[in-house]
Amino acid sequence: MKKKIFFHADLDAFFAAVEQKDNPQLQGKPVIVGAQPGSRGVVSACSYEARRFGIKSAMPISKAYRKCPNGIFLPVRMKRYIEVSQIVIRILKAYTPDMQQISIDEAFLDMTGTERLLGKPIGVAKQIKKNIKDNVGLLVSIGIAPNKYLAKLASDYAKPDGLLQINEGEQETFLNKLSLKDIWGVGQKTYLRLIELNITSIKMLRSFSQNILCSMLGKATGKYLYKAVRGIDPVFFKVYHPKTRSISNEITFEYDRKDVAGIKKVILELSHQIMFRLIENGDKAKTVTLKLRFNDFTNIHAQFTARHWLCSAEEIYKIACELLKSKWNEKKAIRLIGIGASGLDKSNQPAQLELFEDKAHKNRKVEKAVFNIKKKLSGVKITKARLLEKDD
DNA sequence: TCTGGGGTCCTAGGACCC
DNA sequence: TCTGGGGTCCTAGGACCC
Repeated sequence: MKKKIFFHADLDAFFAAVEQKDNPQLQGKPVIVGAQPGSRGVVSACSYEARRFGIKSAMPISKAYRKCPNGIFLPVRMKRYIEVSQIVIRILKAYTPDMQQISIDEAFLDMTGTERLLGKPIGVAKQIKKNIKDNVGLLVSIGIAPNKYLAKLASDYAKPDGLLQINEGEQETFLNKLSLKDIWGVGQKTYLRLIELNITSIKMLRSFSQNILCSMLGKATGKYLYKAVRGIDPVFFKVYHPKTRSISNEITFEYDRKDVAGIKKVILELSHQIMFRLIENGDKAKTVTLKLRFNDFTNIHAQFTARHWLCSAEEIYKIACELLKSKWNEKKAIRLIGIGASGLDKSNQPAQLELFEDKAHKNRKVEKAVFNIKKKLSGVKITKARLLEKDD
């Protein structure tokens, strides 16, 4: 069998780097992209200059502001980042037909068997880095390894502007240099659980049998970690996500609230957003999920699966209101509300239509029409009268 | 210090059917 | 009275990732 070679390419501080590239005055300065200070949001990304102040992704924006009041706080310009990302992806694709983008700023390249054509992997990686720097103005870190999982860990380790190759036989030596927290798939909870179990290093974790790990941490996590600490690909990254399984929209209020009418208005708005997205993607759904986060940060999920495909925002709204009624006594203040749709299927597949043309189907037709108008006149607000009314 | 938004997958229990 | 096992679907909660 041919020796496998994978690259993992990961753009450094991507959102912040795009802002610095688009506005050279920001170069060398602490740039923090995310929510505005004073709001309840978090940091989406920050430049390396900002990291020196102790700022990290996902940190509450208020905390970031305290750490670096003179930082440059910018809103997320997702559209722009997607544009830039697409340019980078096109460049990467030129090096191998087998490229797998796994997020807006990272991708795997299967470079197996390209050596005769392109040369040694390390040289190709240097070329890619230069290509992206010269043509897009961004720094990328690249990890090279016999499997995707190690390649990902290698690029993380080498950041920023890094390049690291892990060869066959070097897996465990490399892994021993990492902390348990660096293992992809070990988050805060699993980390604390391991510490509780007196497991403090990757080397220690490797001394346990798969059965013991499964009994301590659950079947999936146990099997996963058993492979991960040996540098065997635990197959976290499926080749393809066969299809989208769910969509959701959620919103955190600027202040916690209990006003039923106002909350229902938000539910109606979210229901419309979900329905529009379903139509846009050509999806149908059967299950509605309501998510609530209370002021004490406890979460509740409630879901209901209809016997037929959901046909209108109105229907999603009604189900969500029923779920709200069943899960909320109007006493606890609500911080976040979300609506989701799952059990998705593509509309063009033969649908099991109800035997009668009910109101919901007509509603869906109306919504499709409104959706098309909205798409044409993006920027013009067309919305249900109820969303505009003061009281409901 | 006060914690976003959008996803995926896992666990575990219960209902129901054969 | 006691009581199988497998499969599938649904619900609720939670961990994790970017």
